[in-house]
Amino acid sequence: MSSGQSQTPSAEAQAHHYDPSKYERPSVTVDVVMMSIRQSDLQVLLVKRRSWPYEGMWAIPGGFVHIDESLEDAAKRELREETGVQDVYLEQLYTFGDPGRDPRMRVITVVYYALLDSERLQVRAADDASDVGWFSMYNLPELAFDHAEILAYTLQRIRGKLEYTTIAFNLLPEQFTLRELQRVYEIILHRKLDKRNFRKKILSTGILEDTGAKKMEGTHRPARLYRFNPAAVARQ
Amino acid sequence: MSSGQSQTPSAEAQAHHYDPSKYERPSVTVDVVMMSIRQSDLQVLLVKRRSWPYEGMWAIPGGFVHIDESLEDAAKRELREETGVQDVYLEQLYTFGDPGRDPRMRVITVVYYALLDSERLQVRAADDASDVGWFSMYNLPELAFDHAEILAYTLQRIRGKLEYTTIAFNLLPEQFTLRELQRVYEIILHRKLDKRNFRKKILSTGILEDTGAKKMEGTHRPARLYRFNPAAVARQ
DNA sequence: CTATTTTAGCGTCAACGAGACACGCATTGT
DNA sequence: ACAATGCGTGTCTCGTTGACGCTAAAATAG
Repeated sequence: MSSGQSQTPSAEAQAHHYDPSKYERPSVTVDVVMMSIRQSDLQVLLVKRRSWPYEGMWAIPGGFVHIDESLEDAAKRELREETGVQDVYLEQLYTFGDPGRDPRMRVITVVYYALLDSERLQVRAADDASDVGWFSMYNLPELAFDHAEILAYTLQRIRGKLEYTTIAFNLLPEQFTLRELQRVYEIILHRKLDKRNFRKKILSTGILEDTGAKKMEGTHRPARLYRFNPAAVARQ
Repeated sequence: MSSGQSQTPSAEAQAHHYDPSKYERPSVTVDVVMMSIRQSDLQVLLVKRRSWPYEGMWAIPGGFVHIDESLEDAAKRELREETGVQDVYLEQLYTFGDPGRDPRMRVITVVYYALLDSERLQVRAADDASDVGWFSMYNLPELAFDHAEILAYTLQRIRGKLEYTTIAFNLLPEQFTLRELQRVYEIILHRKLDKRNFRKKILSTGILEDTGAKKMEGTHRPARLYRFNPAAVARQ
């Protein structure tokens, strides 16, 4: 760690009192934990590293923050580059910056997570490169850097938010059945929920709107299709 | 999006074999929102700016992250420099990094907040400089940069955490009465609480330990002194 | 066309937690 | 002793949560 960096005393000569060019600057990246429900599982998109360090291991996709780009824009850019999708739920998770977390240099990474509607994702599902893949959050490969810690924290966070926000809807297409919604909850919380209590609770909040349509699938009674009604203002 | 940047050949290559020395790097600071209960009020420590930009306005104390220092260590250092206290509750709040939030240059700031025991604080209460001061979170002066936004977010966050964590104890000395604890809750939530319900709720959790001692103050019946019992493992 | 299979959809009861609410108790000062 | 002050306590109601089993509607197989 703390290798001798080539410092750029570049653009900002205008700094008045404190002069930041005196300081050796860390690099700043954004990493984006992109998750989706796939194969009845909570999965995350990872990329395989091609070079040192951690060559051959899997990592959370990320990259440098451009100098004129907001952190969120950088995260959106990563998201677009990896999945092609836009307008997804994206939220800042935490910033990891221990010296030594990257053996090459000091890197501070601002981590975002994204929840992807599995349906819209199909479009680009066939990613060309074999060095990009979806993995179960419950059965991860060996991960580069401190990425295992980051994913553990991500899971903890979305579990917490599941209960008092509407983030679950971001993992479903516009229309969905109550059972599908329940499955999202079950997969993230990693435990079975009672069907009747779940329906009662969700419906009582009024955040669902009956579309009138039904979804027929398999050899059984068809299910009503609902849609999320954002008019209900749960706390963020 | 359109980043008209000079740098970056293929924004993607960086993810794998990145050569950071090619990129213009943002500066990284930590800001620390130090809060304490003073004069029956939730107050925050601010410093007055002496120079451009926002000269004369108040700001959250902060500074550059040293190249070999973790973010949390940097926050602790700030805390120590401003208040002289150590071993306080410190938690990362959020990272703010919009380009343009600092007119001098691109600054990404990782914000921490600290909750200070008002008693231990007395020690250094008489801060020499008149350009450091405590302000009510409910009656803030005009603030530099995006610091008003940061404080608003801080308040929102500690209110949320108050309900399912034990952060309130960090604002009190080791021993305290139930009434004092209730006042901390009332001040942060900014509303009156029912005394009996509050006592019932807190005591039922078992996180308080009766010290046996009593606190006599004023012309009335003395109050029992309690101490926080960390053996109760509420979720973080 | 009948039977079987499969999931959708629904109601009750018990336990618990949250919130509203009023008065005697222990101390100090006069 | 008595006035003033804040400490300390219990009950009831109401809404929420969780446990629990049966009928309904469709498809398929025979």
